[in-house]
Amino acid sequence: MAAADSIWLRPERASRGPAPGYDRDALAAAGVALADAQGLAAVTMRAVADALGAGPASLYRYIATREELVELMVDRAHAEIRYPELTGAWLDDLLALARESRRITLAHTWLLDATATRTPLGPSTVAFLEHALGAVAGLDVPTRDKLEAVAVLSAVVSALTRTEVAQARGGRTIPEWQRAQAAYLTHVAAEGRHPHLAAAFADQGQDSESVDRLFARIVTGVLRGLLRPDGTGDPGDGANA
Amino acid sequence: MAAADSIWLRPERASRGPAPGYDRDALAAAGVALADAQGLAAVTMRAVADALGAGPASLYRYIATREELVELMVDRAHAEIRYPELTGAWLDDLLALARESRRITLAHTWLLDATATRTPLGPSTVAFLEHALGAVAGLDVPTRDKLEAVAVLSAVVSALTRTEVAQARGGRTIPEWQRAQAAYLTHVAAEGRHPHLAAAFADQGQDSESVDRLFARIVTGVLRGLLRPDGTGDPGDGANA
DNA sequence: ACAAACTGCGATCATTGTTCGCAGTTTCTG
DNA sequence: CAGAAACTGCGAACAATGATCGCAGTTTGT
Repeated sequence: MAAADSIWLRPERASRGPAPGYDRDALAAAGVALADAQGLAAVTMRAVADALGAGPASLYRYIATREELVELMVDRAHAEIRYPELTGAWLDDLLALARESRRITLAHTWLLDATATRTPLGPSTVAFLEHALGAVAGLDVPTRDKLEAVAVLSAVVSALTRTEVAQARGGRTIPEWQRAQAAYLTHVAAEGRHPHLAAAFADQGQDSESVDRLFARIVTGVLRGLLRPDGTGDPGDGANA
Repeated sequence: MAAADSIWLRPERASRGPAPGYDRDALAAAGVALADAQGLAAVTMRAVADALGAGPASLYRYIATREELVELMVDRAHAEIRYPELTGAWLDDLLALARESRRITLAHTWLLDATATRTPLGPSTVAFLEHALGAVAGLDVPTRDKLEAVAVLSAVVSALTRTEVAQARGGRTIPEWQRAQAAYLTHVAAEGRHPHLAAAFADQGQDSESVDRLFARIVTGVLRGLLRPDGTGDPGDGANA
């Protein structure tokens, strides 16, 4: 009944009644196991219930909706993040945090689906935010800029990791849409009406830059562009719609 | 039957048989209208069929799956992008493109859902890519860097616009999860265990920077960080897992 | 002791994307 | 021009899914 509040503000169990046979963390663990093995779509209420040896309806004693289950899963995954000590160099510290984020995302690729539209706020995700803000605490920029930088950082890490996962899957289980997209792109490039695209297409030399370095290079570039106080802050033209 | 290929490589109709009563664009238009009014979730096969005055099963004469319908919708929305002439200043040109992207996303907020996990490749989205590459054609950086920059740009625009949409909805129809998240965040900030978060929370002065300027500032910063050839390219420490 | 408040859960519901097969229509082929 | 081939719209139905309801049993608080 009490579903209006965040699940993190709802007591895990009440005082009356028999002891529950499971708990939120058990559901989350079962969900994570399923998602790790077969993707987020495999996390159905029935599948989770089966994994626990429970009936499907029983899950609703612990969560109000499937979305909440995913919230628990996302937070559980973020609990795997290890926070290194801050070095004081904000750029290095943020990069380290980004690397951890990438690491758990590669370990649980369904995170890309679960956090695609929004990232649920739970203890672990909040802890991540706290650490990120701590890394830039010493910087002499407005708080707002820091929040923006952290938000953009998350978006960039997701985007990069998404690409990485898509390519890594090349080994097996190439999703059908990926084949179809590649075919269409080849078609368009060969058609002649998109010169820049065709040029980029032809220019696909194997750069042999390690993914780690690529990741670091882009994240570093983005963060420098956002937080280094050398920009004028003036976007160039003042007019806009 | 021919569902393996991209829909853009499949002929719209064959030569035999009676003339179709509808076409792909009609489906896309109906879908867009529904999504504009009630969100992407309202775009069910039945709803689209009803809007067209057709039976649900008829839609499958034009598309292979609902996902393809969304692809058509996304491409149709991107067709609304107006491409200004290139000024030659790559940063200004990319910013203009980003603004157009933001504009259509605010006009069709469901795009944030439809492109959350991947952006489908169609004529209009490819045209966007072509123009973006054209804007940086004169830049003396590796092709790879340009592709990365465009990809990151898209991700950042999406993230910023998503935030914007979430806040703009404050007027009415505040999603339930947003209230719940805010409540939890307040709780955490008041708890005392997250000083940096609490500080940021308390520091929510009304900056009164226009959203347009904020958007321009961030996009500019990110692009400068990625494409301006002043970075060393060396991320600082060479070691990583 | 007794009620309140819980627990697990079988049964069931509404919604959804999708498939099948049929009857009718148009086009190609010889 | 006949007949086959390939389409069209679509009613009916299916499988899967998230979620609800109510019941029987259990524990807690007073």
